[in-house]
Amino acid sequence: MSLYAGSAVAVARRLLGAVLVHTTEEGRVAGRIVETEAYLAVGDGASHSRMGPTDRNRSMFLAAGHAYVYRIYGVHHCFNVVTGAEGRGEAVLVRALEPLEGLEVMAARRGRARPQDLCSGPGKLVQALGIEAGHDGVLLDGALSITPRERSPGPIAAGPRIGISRSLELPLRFGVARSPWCSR
DNA sequence: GGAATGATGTACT
DNA sequence: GTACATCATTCCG
Repeated sequence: MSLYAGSAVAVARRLLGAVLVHTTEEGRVAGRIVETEAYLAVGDGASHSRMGPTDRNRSMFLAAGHAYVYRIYGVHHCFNVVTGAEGRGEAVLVRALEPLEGLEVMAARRGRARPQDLCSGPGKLVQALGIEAGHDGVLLDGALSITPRERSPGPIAAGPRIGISRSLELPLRFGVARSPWCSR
């Protein structure tokens, strides 16, 4: 079973415990994924793909395993992993990481030293890992990649997604239960 | 064409 | 807990 195969929900759960790695001139930084959200192709009023492909969301319709990076609130960026069949329009938002490698580089990028402030939110982890708008649409098999988990992350908690105003009733947010590294 | 909003984070009260 | 940065996209007229 590929890391990205199956529904966005399946991938959102499977990515918990996997390790997101980014290697740059500044060094290698890595973190364990502890919180994700699924965004569906149909029946999901909060998904960027709900209007079909546009200039902004086109990479969400690429094949599974590509990155979808977009700017939010005109300020921050968020990082997603495309899932499902090419052209479908499903993705998983990575919301929080447990910092594992390159903590000093992360802290320098973030301007904050406390480990729990490094990657505890979608905008934060993007900044800590050095992910930029240019990563939108890249395949996650190069400098930016994800290593599948080797063992179970433990109990998984599910609940409503954060920061949206539509489809709040869908329990599409997943996290490692009681992890101190989640966004909330 | 114009107004409202948004998958957020930070600073300030 | 509330205010605000900041801008592309979305929604309405």
